[in-house]
Amino acid sequence: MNPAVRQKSPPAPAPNLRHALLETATRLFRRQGFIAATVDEICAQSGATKGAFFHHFSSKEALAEECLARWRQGMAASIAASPGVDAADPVDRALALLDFFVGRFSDPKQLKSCLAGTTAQEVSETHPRLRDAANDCFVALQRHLQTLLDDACRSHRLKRDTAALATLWIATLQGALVLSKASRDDSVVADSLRHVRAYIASQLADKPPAARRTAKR
Amino acid sequence: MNPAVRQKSPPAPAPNLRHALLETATRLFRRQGFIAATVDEICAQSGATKGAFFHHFSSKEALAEECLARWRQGMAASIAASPGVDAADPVDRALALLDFFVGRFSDPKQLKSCLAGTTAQEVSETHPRLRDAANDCFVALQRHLQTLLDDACRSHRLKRDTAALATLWIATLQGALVLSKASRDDSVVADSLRHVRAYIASQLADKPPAARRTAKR
DNA sequence: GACAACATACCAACTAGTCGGTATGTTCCC
DNA sequence: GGGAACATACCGACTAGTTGGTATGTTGTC
Repeated sequence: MNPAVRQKSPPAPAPNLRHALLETATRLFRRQGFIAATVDEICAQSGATKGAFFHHFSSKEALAEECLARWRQGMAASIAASPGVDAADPVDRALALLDFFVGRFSDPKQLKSCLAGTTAQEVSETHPRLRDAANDCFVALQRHLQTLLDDACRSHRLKRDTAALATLWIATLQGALVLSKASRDDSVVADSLRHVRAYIASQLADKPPAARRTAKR
Repeated sequence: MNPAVRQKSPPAPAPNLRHALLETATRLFRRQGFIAATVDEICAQSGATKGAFFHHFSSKEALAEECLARWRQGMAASIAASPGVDAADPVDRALALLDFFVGRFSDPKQLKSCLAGTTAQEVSETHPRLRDAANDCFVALQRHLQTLLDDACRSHRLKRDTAALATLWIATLQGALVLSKASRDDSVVADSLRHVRAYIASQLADKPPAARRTAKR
């Protein structure tokens, strides 16, 4: 979750106040949402003043936008560094990523919350730019997942709706996060993800699963 | 306020302003969230004044609490009236409910949003009462679903983690709603639900699905 | 001295909630 | 049936507090 991606380190290794604001804001947005986390609170917890805040960010919305961009990059980075990315079998590669997620959300220390999910639902009608920035996070993950699933299907000569499966994964994750917030029970997330992992694994198995009763459309 | 004295209270056939406030608030809360939907806006769209609002509800939070209670009851009612509730086979009864959901979210006219989900994520840290009221919605649905799945398992002498399967269903629904808000693409919801329906159907099939690769814990 | 990086003081807009007041019943005793 | 006592439903100007944002001053560094 924490992207240690420094853009330009040479000139100033200063104790970046701007960086602190981004970190604090991300934490508060995740916990309380975009609206409830006030600029004053973000400043206070960052050791910054109002003047410093608006020196670095033109508005609260601009700050959130940058938080979301960093969130997306951090996600991509941690996925790129996850175990199993270099597995020989494409199916293993795909399932390894799912297991990486399951593992991450099994960790009790991990905050069960997604900046993109929280923001998307809250401001989808009122702040289009934030909604789009949040959506970018989902799309990036969706594409990556779909690529992995496509590779897996190709290697086993399978035809599956990989786009829908990738979306399903993200949907279940986001929804489980909502449920865990409501129930204050962290275990929902990993439990739900494990089931979807099993479903996707069954879809990647050579024999298509027999649907005993077809859904009415 | 004195219950003993009042024999028969007026039947109150009034053009219920209170009811209008609840309906409007539910709609606005679903679209914009609890915080962004202001009391003034709720009043304006209900044709009510500030005075009328606080005559009927002690606070904005109290209004939301009642909205959530009604949301839970409405959900229970529509489920009780859904097709297939009286199917002979317990497996059919369970799958019929899942299909009922899929159908509802396939309807383009249906607003893709859940009051409980929206509220839970937004105010889980700031308004415990609302968080609990939202959680009650989830728990009610979860219990109902689990009962149906338990019946289905019993009839086929299966052992499944029905609690987790019921939770999985709700999680996927909630997450898909988040994604649909972010992407402004309604089709995500029904598509994701259909996959989970297939997964649950496979779990209710007599033969347990063969897990080709076990998830690493 | 020019510029970035802040600090301080302040403001206009907005928000939930209040409060005195009105209009229209309803109840009950005589 | 008439009238005091009370209850319900509502009005809308007002307030106290909060919010994101601004205007202006200071400081350290090249």
